[in-house]
Amino acid sequence: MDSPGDNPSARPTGDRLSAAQERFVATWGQMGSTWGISRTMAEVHALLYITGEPMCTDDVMERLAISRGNASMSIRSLVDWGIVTRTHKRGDRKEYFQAEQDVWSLLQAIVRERMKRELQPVLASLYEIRDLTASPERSGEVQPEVKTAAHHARIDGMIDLVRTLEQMGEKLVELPKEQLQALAQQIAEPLG
Amino acid sequence: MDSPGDNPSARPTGDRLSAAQERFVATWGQMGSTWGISRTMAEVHALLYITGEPMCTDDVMERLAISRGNASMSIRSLVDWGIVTRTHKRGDRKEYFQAEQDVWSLLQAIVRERMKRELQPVLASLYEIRDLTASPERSGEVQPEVKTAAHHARIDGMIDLVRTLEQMGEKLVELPKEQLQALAQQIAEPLG
DNA sequence: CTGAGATTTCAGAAATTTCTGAAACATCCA
DNA sequence: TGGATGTTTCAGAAATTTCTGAAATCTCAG
Repeated sequence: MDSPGDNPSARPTGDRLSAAQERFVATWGQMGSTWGISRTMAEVHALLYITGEPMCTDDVMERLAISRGNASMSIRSLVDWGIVTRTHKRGDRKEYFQAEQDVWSLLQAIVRERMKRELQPVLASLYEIRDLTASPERSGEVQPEVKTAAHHARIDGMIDLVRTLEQMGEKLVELPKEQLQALAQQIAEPLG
Repeated sequence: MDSPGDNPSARPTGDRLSAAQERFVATWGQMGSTWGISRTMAEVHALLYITGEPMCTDDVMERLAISRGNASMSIRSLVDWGIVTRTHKRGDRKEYFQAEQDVWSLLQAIVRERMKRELQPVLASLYEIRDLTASPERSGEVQPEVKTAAHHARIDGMIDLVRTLEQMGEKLVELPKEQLQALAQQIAEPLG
Protein backbone atom coordinates (compact mmCIF):
# COMPACT_ATOMS: atom_id res chain seq x y z
CA MET A 1 0.00 0.00 0.00
CA ASP A 2 0.90 3.66 0.24
CA SER A 3 1.16 3.67 -3.49
CA PRO A 4 1.99 7.17 -4.86
CA GLY A 5 5.64 7.93 -4.51
CA ASP A 6 6.29 6.02 -1.30
CA ASN A 7 7.32 9.50 -0.32
CA PRO A 8 6.89 10.39 3.32
CA SER A 9 6.54 14.06 2.42
CA ALA A 10 3.62 13.39 0.17
CA ARG A 11 1.01 13.17 2.87
CA PRO A 12 0.35 15.58 5.69
CA THR A 13 0.98 13.73 8.89
CA GLY A 14 -0.77 16.01 11.33
CA ASP A 15 2.35 17.08 13.13
CA ARG A 16 3.47 20.68 13.45
CA LEU A 17 5.93 20.47 10.56
CA SER A 18 3.08 19.51 8.24
CA ALA A 19 0.93 22.27 9.70
CA ALA A 20 3.66 24.77 8.95
CA GLN A 21 4.00 23.43 5.42
CA GLU A 22 0.29 23.77 4.91
CA ARG A 23 0.34 27.36 6.10
CA PHE A 24 3.24 28.12 3.81
CA VAL A 25 1.42 26.64 0.85
CA ALA A 26 -1.66 28.70 1.62
CA THR A 27 0.32 31.91 2.06
CA TRP A 28 2.24 31.41 -1.15
CA GLY A 29 -0.91 30.54 -3.06
CA GLN A 30 -2.62 33.64 -1.77
CA MET A 31 0.30 35.80 -2.78
CA GLY A 32 0.49 34.26 -6.21
CA SER A 33 -3.14 34.95 -6.88
CA THR A 34 -2.78 38.64 -6.02
CA TRP A 35 0.13 38.86 -8.47
CA GLY A 36 -1.74 37.32 -11.36
CA ILE A 37 -0.60 33.72 -11.00
CA SER A 38 -3.12 30.97 -10.59
CA ARG A 39 -3.49 30.04 -6.95
CA THR A 40 -3.00 26.34 -7.60
CA MET A 41 0.14 26.86 -9.60
CA ALA A 42 1.61 28.89 -6.77
CA GLU A 43 0.50 26.26 -4.27
CA VAL A 44 2.16 23.47 -6.19
CA HIS A 45 5.33 25.48 -6.31
CA ALA A 46 5.13 26.20 -2.60
CA LEU A 47 4.62 22.54 -1.84
CA LEU A 48 7.59 21.42 -3.90
CA TYR A 49 9.75 24.17 -2.45
CA ILE A 50 8.87 23.61 1.17
CA THR A 51 9.14 19.83 1.14
CA GLY A 52 12.42 20.12 -0.68
CA GLU A 53 12.33 16.66 -2.16
CA PRO A 54 11.09 15.39 -5.52
CA MET A 55 7.41 14.54 -5.66
CA CYS A 56 5.40 12.83 -8.37
CA THR A 57 2.08 13.94 -9.79
CA ASP A 58 0.11 11.66 -7.51
CA ASP A 59 1.87 13.04 -4.44
CA VAL A 60 0.91 16.56 -5.45
CA MET A 61 -2.68 15.58 -6.26
CA GLU A 62 -3.08 13.88 -2.93
CA ARG A 63 -1.45 16.56 -0.86
CA LEU A 64 -3.35 19.48 -2.43
CA ALA A 65 -6.53 17.56 -3.21
CA ILE A 66 -6.60 18.56 -6.86
CA SER A 67 -7.33 16.63 -10.04
CA ARG A 68 -4.79 14.95 -12.24
CA GLY A 69 -5.40 17.38 -15.07
CA ASN A 70 -4.90 20.37 -12.84
CA ALA A 71 -1.76 18.94 -11.31
CA SER A 72 -0.33 18.08 -14.69
CA MET A 73 -1.00 21.54 -16.13
CA SER A 74 0.29 23.37 -13.09
CA ILE A 75 3.47 21.36 -12.95
CA ARG A 76 4.10 21.83 -16.64
CA SER A 77 3.72 25.60 -16.23
CA LEU A 78 6.21 25.60 -13.39
CA VAL A 79 8.65 23.65 -15.53
CA ASP A 80 8.11 26.14 -18.37
CA TRP A 81 8.86 28.94 -15.94
CA GLY A 82 12.10 27.20 -15.12
CA ILE A 83 11.53 27.02 -11.38
CA VAL A 84 10.75 23.30 -11.20
CA THR A 85 12.77 20.52 -12.81
CA ARG A 86 11.89 16.98 -13.81
CA THR A 87 13.79 14.15 -12.21
CA HIS A 88 13.49 10.38 -12.06
CA LYS A 89 13.87 7.66 -9.50
CA ARG A 90 15.67 4.55 -10.60
CA GLY A 91 13.35 1.65 -11.16
CA ASP A 92 10.34 3.97 -11.28
CA ARG A 93 8.75 5.04 -14.51
CA LYS A 94 7.04 8.02 -12.95
CA GLU A 95 8.36 11.54 -13.33
CA TYR A 96 9.32 13.38 -10.19
CA PHE A 97 9.47 17.14 -9.77
CA GLN A 98 11.71 19.27 -7.68
CA ALA A 99 11.61 23.00 -7.01
CA GLU A 100 14.62 25.28 -7.28
CA GLN A 101 15.84 25.67 -3.72
CA ASP A 102 17.92 28.80 -4.08
CA VAL A 103 15.68 31.83 -3.62
CA TRP A 104 17.94 34.09 -5.68
CA SER A 105 17.81 31.73 -8.63
CA LEU A 106 14.07 31.61 -8.12
CA LEU A 107 13.90 35.39 -8.25
CA GLN A 108 15.96 35.48 -11.41
CA ALA A 109 13.78 32.92 -13.14
CA ILE A 110 10.60 34.74 -12.20
CA VAL A 111 11.92 38.10 -13.31
CA ARG A 112 13.21 36.62 -16.56
CA GLU A 113 9.88 35.09 -17.46
CA ARG A 114 7.67 37.98 -16.41
CA MET A 115 9.79 40.36 -18.42
CA LYS A 116 9.58 38.18 -21.47
CA ARG A 117 5.86 37.66 -21.16
CA GLU A 118 4.54 40.85 -19.64
CA LEU A 119 6.99 43.68 -20.18
CA GLN A 120 8.48 43.18 -23.62
CA PRO A 121 5.11 42.94 -25.38
CA VAL A 122 3.94 46.11 -23.65
CA LEU A 123 7.05 47.94 -24.75
CA ALA A 124 6.53 46.77 -28.32
CA SER A 125 2.94 48.02 -28.23
CA LEU A 126 4.01 51.38 -26.85
CA TYR A 127 6.41 51.86 -29.76
CA GLU A 128 3.64 50.96 -32.18
CA ILE A 129 1.29 53.39 -30.49
CA ARG A 130 3.82 56.16 -30.79
CA ASP A 131 4.19 55.45 -34.48
CA LEU A 132 0.42 55.66 -34.90
CA THR A 133 0.65 59.45 -34.61
CA ALA A 134 4.17 59.77 -35.94
CA SER A 135 4.02 63.11 -37.79
CA PRO A 136 3.02 63.28 -41.46
CA GLU A 137 -0.65 63.36 -42.47
CA ARG A 138 -1.09 66.94 -41.36
CA SER A 139 -3.88 67.83 -43.78
CA GLY A 140 -7.31 68.38 -42.32
CA GLU A 141 -6.09 66.85 -39.07
CA VAL A 142 -8.80 67.18 -36.45
CA GLN A 143 -6.53 67.59 -33.45
CA PRO A 144 -4.20 70.57 -33.10
CA GLU A 145 -0.50 69.86 -33.20
CA VAL A 146 0.07 70.75 -29.54
CA LYS A 147 -2.30 68.01 -28.45
CA THR A 148 -0.38 65.47 -30.45
CA ALA A 149 2.87 66.72 -28.98
CA ALA A 150 1.55 66.36 -25.43
CA HIS A 151 0.28 62.89 -26.27
CA HIS A 152 3.71 61.94 -27.55
CA ALA A 153 5.29 63.22 -24.38
CA ARG A 154 3.02 60.99 -22.32
CA ILE A 155 3.75 57.92 -24.42
CA ASP A 156 7.45 58.68 -24.22
CA GLY A 157 7.17 58.90 -20.46
CA MET A 158 5.66 55.45 -20.30
CA ILE A 159 8.26 54.10 -22.69
CA ASP A 160 10.98 55.51 -20.44
CA LEU A 161 9.44 53.85 -17.43
CA VAL A 162 8.93 50.45 -18.99
CA ARG A 163 12.33 50.50 -20.65
CA THR A 164 14.04 51.32 -17.37
CA LEU A 165 12.21 48.52 -15.61
CA GLU A 166 13.23 46.17 -18.37
CA GLN A 167 16.87 47.20 -18.10
CA MET A 168 16.81 46.77 -14.36
CA GLY A 169 15.27 43.34 -14.78
CA GLU A 170 17.85 42.36 -17.35
CA LYS A 171 20.61 43.34 -15.01
CA LEU A 172 19.08 41.28 -12.25
CA VAL A 173 18.81 38.27 -14.50
CA GLU A 174 22.31 38.47 -15.94
CA LEU A 175 24.06 38.93 -12.64
CA PRO A 176 25.61 35.78 -11.16
CA LYS A 177 23.62 35.07 -8.06
CA GLU A 178 26.44 35.64 -5.59
CA GLN A 179 26.59 39.23 -6.79
CA LEU A 180 22.82 39.41 -6.89
CA GLN A 181 22.37 39.31 -3.16
CA ALA A 182 25.13 41.86 -2.79
CA LEU A 183 23.44 44.19 -5.28
CA ALA A 184 20.13 43.75 -3.52
CA GLN A 185 21.74 44.76 -0.24
CA GLN A 186 23.49 47.67 -1.89
CA ILE A 187 20.22 49.00 -3.25
CA ALA A 188 18.39 48.34 -0.05
CA GLU A 189 20.83 49.92 2.36
CA PRO A 190 22.65 53.11 1.43
CA LEU A 191 20.31 56.11 1.62
CA GLY A 192 20.31 57.35 -1.96
CA MET B 1 -26.26 69.09 -25.84
CA ASP B 2 -22.97 67.26 -25.31
CA SER B 3 -23.81 67.02 -21.68
CA PRO B 4 -21.16 65.11 -19.67
CA GLY B 5 -18.17 67.26 -18.92
CA ASP B 6 -18.26 69.40 -22.06
CA ASN B 7 -14.83 67.89 -22.30
CA PRO B 8 -13.54 67.40 -25.82
CA SER B 9 -11.31 64.55 -24.64
CA ALA B 10 -14.24 62.66 -23.31
CA ARG B 11 -15.42 61.24 -26.59
CA PRO B 12 -13.37 59.41 -29.20
CA THR B 13 -13.46 61.50 -32.33
CA GLY B 14 -12.31 58.94 -34.84
CA ASP B 15 -9.05 60.68 -35.64
CA ARG B 16 -5.67 59.09 -35.25
CA LEU B 17 -4.99 60.67 -31.85
CA SER B 18 -8.10 59.00 -30.48
CA ALA B 19 -7.12 55.75 -32.13
CA ALA B 20 -3.75 55.93 -30.42
CA GLN B 21 -5.41 56.68 -27.08
CA GLU B 22 -7.69 53.71 -27.53
CA ARG B 23 -4.74 51.43 -28.25
CA PHE B 24 -2.94 52.74 -25.21
CA VAL B 25 -5.95 52.10 -23.01
CA ALA B 26 -6.25 48.55 -24.33
CA THR B 27 -2.54 47.85 -23.86
CA TRP B 28 -2.50 49.18 -20.33
CA GLY B 29 -5.66 47.29 -19.44
CA GLN B 30 -4.17 44.08 -20.76
CA MET B 31 -1.01 44.60 -18.79
CA GLY B 32 -2.90 45.39 -15.62
CA SER B 33 -4.90 42.23 -15.84
CA THR B 34 -1.79 40.06 -16.15
CA TRP B 35 -0.40 41.74 -13.00
CA GLY B 36 -3.46 41.11 -10.90
CA ILE B 37 -5.22 44.44 -11.36
CA SER B 38 -8.73 44.53 -12.74
CA ARG B 39 -8.68 45.32 -16.43
CA THR B 40 -11.21 48.14 -16.09
CA MET B 41 -9.33 49.82 -13.29
CA ALA B 42 -6.19 49.83 -15.40
CA GLU B 43 -8.14 51.10 -18.39
CA VAL B 44 -9.60 53.99 -16.43
CA HIS B 45 -6.14 54.89 -15.26
CA ALA B 46 -4.78 54.69 -18.79
CA LEU B 47 -7.55 56.90 -20.08
CA LEU B 48 -6.99 59.58 -17.45
CA TYR B 49 -3.26 59.41 -17.97
CA ILE B 50 -3.28 59.58 -21.73
CA THR B 51 -5.83 62.36 -22.07
CA GLY B 52 -4.00 64.34 -19.43
CA GLU B 53 -6.94 66.46 -18.43
CA PRO B 54 -9.52 66.04 -15.68
CA MET B 55 -12.54 63.92 -16.58
CA CYS B 56 -15.77 63.33 -14.72
CA THR B 57 -17.45 60.00 -14.10
CA ASP B 58 -19.77 60.41 -17.06
CA ASP B 59 -16.85 61.10 -19.36
CA VAL B 60 -15.18 57.88 -18.26
CA MET B 61 -18.41 55.89 -18.52
CA GLU B 62 -19.04 57.12 -22.03
CA ARG B 63 -15.50 56.70 -23.27
CA LEU B 64 -15.03 53.17 -21.92
CA ALA B 65 -18.65 52.08 -22.23
CA ILE B 66 -18.94 50.93 -18.63
CA SER B 67 -21.62 51.34 -15.99
CA ARG B 68 -21.77 54.10 -13.42
CA GLY B 69 -21.15 51.66 -10.59
CA ASN B 70 -18.10 50.23 -12.24
CA ALA B 71 -16.71 53.66 -13.06
CA SER B 72 -17.28 54.88 -9.53
CA MET B 73 -15.59 51.87 -7.94
CA SER B 74 -12.65 51.90 -10.32
CA ILE B 75 -12.03 55.60 -9.85
CA ARG B 76 -12.22 55.30 -6.10
CA SER B 77 -9.67 52.51 -6.16
CA LEU B 78 -7.32 54.63 -8.23
CA VAL B 79 -7.72 57.48 -5.76
CA ASP B 80 -7.01 55.06 -2.90
CA TRP B 81 -3.88 53.96 -4.71
CA GLY B 82 -2.84 57.59 -4.85
CA ILE B 83 -2.36 57.74 -8.61
CA VAL B 84 -5.50 59.73 -9.42
CA THR B 85 -6.62 62.90 -7.67
CA ARG B 86 -10.01 64.57 -7.32
CA THR B 87 -10.43 68.06 -8.69
CA HIS B 88 -13.32 70.42 -9.33
CA LYS B 89 -14.40 72.84 -12.00
CA ARG B 90 -15.80 76.12 -10.81
CA GLY B 91 -19.52 76.35 -11.19
CA ASP B 92 -19.78 72.60 -11.60
CA ARG B 93 -20.86 70.33 -8.78
CA LYS B 94 -19.39 67.23 -10.43
CA GLU B 95 -16.09 65.78 -9.32
CA TYR B 96 -13.33 65.57 -11.88
CA PHE B 97 -10.41 63.19 -11.83
CA GLN B 98 -6.89 63.58 -12.99
CA ALA B 99 -4.09 61.04 -13.26
CA GLU B 100 -0.59 61.60 -11.94
CA GLN B 101 1.41 62.64 -15.00
CA ASP B 102 4.91 61.95 -13.76
CA VAL B 103 5.79 58.33 -14.42
CA TRP B 104 8.33 58.18 -11.61
CA SER B 105 5.77 59.35 -9.08
CA LEU B 106 3.42 56.80 -10.56
CA LEU B 107 6.00 54.07 -10.05
CA GLN B 108 6.56 55.15 -6.47
CA ALA B 109 2.87 55.13 -5.68
CA ILE B 110 2.37 51.69 -7.19
CA VAL B 111 5.37 50.22 -5.40
CA ARG B 112 4.29 51.79 -2.11
CA GLU B 113 0.80 50.32 -2.29
CA ARG B 114 1.74 46.89 -3.55
CA MET B 115 4.29 46.55 -0.81
CA LYS B 116 1.79 47.53 1.82
CA ARG B 117 -0.90 45.24 0.50
CA GLU B 118 0.94 42.28 -0.95
CA LEU B 119 4.41 42.06 0.53
CA GLN B 120 4.13 43.07 4.16
CA PRO B 121 1.31 40.62 4.95
CA VAL B 122 3.30 37.80 3.34
CA LEU B 123 6.33 38.66 5.42
CA ALA B 124 4.22 38.68 8.57
CA SER B 125 2.84 35.24 7.69
CA LEU B 126 6.31 33.89 7.03
CA TYR B 127 7.44 34.95 10.49
CA GLU B 128 4.38 33.29 11.99
CA ILE B 129 5.06 30.15 10.04
CA ARG B 130 8.60 30.03 11.31
CA ASP B 131 7.36 30.35 14.86
CA LEU B 132 5.00 27.46 14.31
CA THR B 133 7.94 25.06 14.51
CA ALA B 134 10.09 27.24 16.75
CA SER B 135 11.91 24.62 18.86
CA PRO B 136 10.46 23.35 22.15
CA GLU B 137 7.90 20.52 22.18
CA ARG B 138 10.53 17.91 21.42
CA SER B 139 8.79 14.98 23.10
CA GLY B 140 7.32 12.31 20.90
CA GLU B 141 7.83 14.59 17.91
CA VAL B 142 6.99 12.72 14.72
CA GLN B 143 9.52 14.43 12.50
CA PRO B 144 13.27 14.12 13.08
CA GLU B 145 15.11 17.27 14.06
CA VAL B 146 17.06 17.51 10.78
CA LYS B 147 13.82 17.79 8.84
CA THR B 148 12.71 20.68 10.94
CA ALA B 149 16.07 22.34 10.53
CA ALA B 150 15.89 22.03 6.75
CA HIS B 151 12.36 23.40 6.84
CA HIS B 152 13.54 26.38 8.84
CA ALA B 153 16.32 27.01 6.36
CA ARG B 154 13.78 27.15 3.53
CA ILE B 155 11.48 29.50 5.37
CA ASP B 156 14.45 31.69 6.24
CA GLY B 157 15.41 31.76 2.58
CA MET B 158 12.00 33.06 1.64
CA ILE B 159 12.08 35.59 4.46
CA ASP B 160 15.43 36.82 3.17
CA LEU B 161 14.02 37.18 -0.31
CA VAL B 162 10.84 38.97 0.66
CA ARG B 163 12.63 41.20 3.13
CA THR B 164 15.18 42.24 0.54
CA LEU B 165 12.43 43.04 -1.94
CA GLU B 166 10.70 45.06 0.71
CA GLN B 167 13.83 47.02 1.50
CA MET B 168 14.47 47.69 -2.13
CA GLY B 169 10.90 48.89 -2.55
CA GLU B 170 11.19 51.13 0.49
CA LYS B 171 14.29 52.72 -0.92
CA LEU B 172 12.53 53.35 -4.20
CA VAL B 173 9.60 54.94 -2.44
CA GLU B 174 11.62 57.15 -0.13
CA LEU B 175 13.92 58.46 -2.79
CA PRO B 176 13.04 61.92 -4.14
CA LYS B 177 12.01 61.36 -7.71
CA GLU B 178 14.88 63.28 -9.29
CA GLN B 179 17.28 60.78 -7.72
CA LEU B 180 14.97 57.93 -8.58
CA GLN B 181 15.55 58.09 -12.30
CA ALA B 182 19.28 58.38 -11.65
CA LEU B 183 19.22 55.28 -9.42
CA ALA B 184 17.24 53.39 -12.02
CA GLN B 185 19.84 54.24 -14.63
CA GLN B 186 22.64 53.32 -12.27
CA ILE B 187 21.17 49.91 -11.67
CA ALA B 188 20.31 49.39 -15.28
CA GLU B 189 23.63 50.36 -16.80
CA PRO B 190 26.90 49.40 -15.09
CA LEU B 191 27.66 45.70 -15.53
CA GLY B 192 27.73 44.49 -11.93
C1' DC C 1 -36.24 72.55 4.85
C1' DT C 2 -36.72 70.75 0.05
C1' DG C 3 -35.44 68.74 -4.01
C1' DA C 4 -32.33 68.25 -7.98
C1' DG C 5 -28.07 66.54 -9.04
C1' DA C 6 -24.11 63.79 -7.88
C1' DT C 7 -22.09 59.75 -5.79
C1' DT C 8 -21.88 55.30 -3.50
C1' DT C 9 -23.35 50.82 -2.56
C1' DC C 10 -24.47 46.19 -3.34
C1' DA C 11 -27.45 42.08 -4.77
C1' DG C 12 -27.79 39.55 -8.59
C1' DA C 13 -26.13 38.83 -13.61
C1' DA C 14 -22.51 38.20 -16.73
C1' DA C 15 -17.95 37.25 -17.96
C1' DT C 16 -13.80 35.13 -17.06
C1' DT C 17 -10.76 32.00 -14.98
C1' DT C 18 -9.81 27.75 -13.12
C1' DC C 19 -10.72 22.85 -12.40
C1' DT C 20 -12.30 18.16 -13.30
C1' DG C 21 -12.43 13.73 -15.26
C1' DA C 22 -12.22 10.83 -18.81
C1' DA C 23 -10.45 9.88 -23.35
C1' DA C 24 -6.44 10.14 -26.23
C1' DC C 25 -1.78 9.64 -26.38
C1' DA C 26 2.94 8.05 -25.21
C1' DT C 27 6.29 4.85 -23.46
C1' DC C 28 8.18 0.85 -21.91
C1' DC C 29 8.54 -4.08 -21.14
C1' DA C 30 7.49 -8.96 -21.78
C1' DT D 1 2.82 -6.82 -30.65
C1' DG D 2 -0.16 -6.33 -26.58
C1' DG D 3 -0.98 -4.33 -22.64
C1' DA D 4 0.28 -1.97 -18.34
C1' DT D 5 1.64 2.28 -16.61
C1' DG D 6 2.15 7.06 -16.84
C1' DT D 7 1.10 11.71 -19.06
C1' DT D 8 -1.40 15.20 -21.63
C1' DT D 9 -5.34 17.31 -23.44
C1' DC D 10 -9.61 19.57 -23.51
C1' DA D 11 -14.85 20.06 -23.37
C1' DG D 12 -17.87 21.11 -20.09
C1' DA D 13 -18.62 22.22 -14.94
C1' DA D 14 -17.58 24.92 -11.09
C1' DA D 15 -15.66 28.72 -8.82
C1' DT D 16 -14.27 33.26 -8.82
C1' DT D 17 -14.04 37.83 -10.38
C1' DT D 18 -16.02 41.63 -12.39
C1' DC D 19 -19.93 44.39 -13.89
C1' DT D 20 -24.55 46.35 -13.98
C1' DG D 21 -28.34 49.09 -12.65
C1' DA D 22 -31.25 50.78 -9.52
C1' DA D 23 -31.96 52.16 -4.79
C1' DA D 24 -29.84 54.50 -0.96
C1' DT D 25 -27.11 58.17 0.46
C1' DC D 26 -24.98 62.45 0.27
C1' DT D 27 -24.63 67.56 -0.84
C1' DC D 28 -25.70 71.87 -1.73
C1' DA D 29 -28.40 75.90 -3.58
C1' DG D 30 -32.64 78.11 -3.14
